Amino acid sequence: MKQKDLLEKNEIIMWSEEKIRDFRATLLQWYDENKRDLPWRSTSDPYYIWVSEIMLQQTQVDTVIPYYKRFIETLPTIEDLAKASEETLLKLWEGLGYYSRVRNMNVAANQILEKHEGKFPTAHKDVLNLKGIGPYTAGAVTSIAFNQPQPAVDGNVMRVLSRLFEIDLDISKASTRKVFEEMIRRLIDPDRPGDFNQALMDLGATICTPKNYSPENSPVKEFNASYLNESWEKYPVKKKKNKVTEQTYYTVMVKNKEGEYLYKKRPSKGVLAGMHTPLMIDRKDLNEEGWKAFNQKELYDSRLSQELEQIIKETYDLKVTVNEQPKGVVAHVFSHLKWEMIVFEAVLIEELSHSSELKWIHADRFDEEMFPMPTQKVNKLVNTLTLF
DNA sequence: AATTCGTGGGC
DNA sequence: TGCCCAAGAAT
Repeated sequence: MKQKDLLEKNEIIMWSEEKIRDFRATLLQWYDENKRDLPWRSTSDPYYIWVSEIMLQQTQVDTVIPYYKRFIETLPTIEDLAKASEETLLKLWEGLGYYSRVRNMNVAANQILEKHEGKFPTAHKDVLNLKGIGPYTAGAVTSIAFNQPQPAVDGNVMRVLSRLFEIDLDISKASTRKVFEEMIRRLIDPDRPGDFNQALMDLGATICTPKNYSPENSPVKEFNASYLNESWEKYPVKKKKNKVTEQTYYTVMVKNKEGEYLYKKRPSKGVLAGMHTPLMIDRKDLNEEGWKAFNQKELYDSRLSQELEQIIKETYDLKVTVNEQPKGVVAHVFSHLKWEMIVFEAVLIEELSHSSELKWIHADRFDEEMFPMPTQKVNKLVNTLTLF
């Protein structure tokens, strides 16, 4: 009753039962003949399906494949995942981004050990209660691994359905997903729910794409209202994103007599939580007269390096000498912000006290350590140029 | 409900 | 280059 209203309220007319059956058959036949051969499609183990679905969140298939293979080889069971150290997990995830995903998986693995005797739960509500598993992933795992008729609505599915039904709802709004879920509950093939969900996603990824979309190539074009009505360029409706905010950091790579570089562990919340970056001083925290006077002309002099030295001494209890001229500039764009890192090299004079937040790492060990991409870029800047 | 979480690819 | 996008979830 309540969910029936959800479609009516949004003026969505569901197809007849006959048309729905026809659609299922057409879509699944196309899927059987054209589905992509992906590593996680050769298993029905919910653990492996789970790993793949977490990696695939906001991440393209081609990027995920090598990470997926390495991950399940290193941690072949849920118990292995539960017992793994954070360093191991982060190293396996290095470069994938959204690092809370792997931390949450570790938490969820322990939830499974404690609440489900180490066996991946089959009940949808239990799956949804696992850390890091939301509506999409719960539906994906239960439908694919356990053949349950649960919707798995991701960006592909919303785009496909928007075009099939000429849906005018904004797919960037959180409330919209529930409408698509209700549509999928009507449409999903009760005999092959996992394949049905994956077929919609494959269709979205390979034919019903965001760009370069040609609806006449779609195996379900006869069901596509926006194609038949020539309105397909309007869909999906999606609000444009806000511009990213830019932040400029004076980034100081301090080197000690042993040739090690200094990194700071970031706070446990926020951007790159718990990860290591060089010392970063927000330009806004500097004496405004100072940086404005010479930085705008890309000119640097000892006033800046001396101010950086003073801030580093006050903040970290380190006596350092900062080079007058920067080594270079590193830019890194996140989803919602952009870092400009003006990189200075420095040498350690004296460590007045020791902090557990600070870590010295030699360049020879860079491969063994986990660094987020901005740090890797700075490492490369400082190192490659030093080689010559 | 709107923000905040990375990174790489495509055009 | 700058912007969009990618098998989303937590807060």
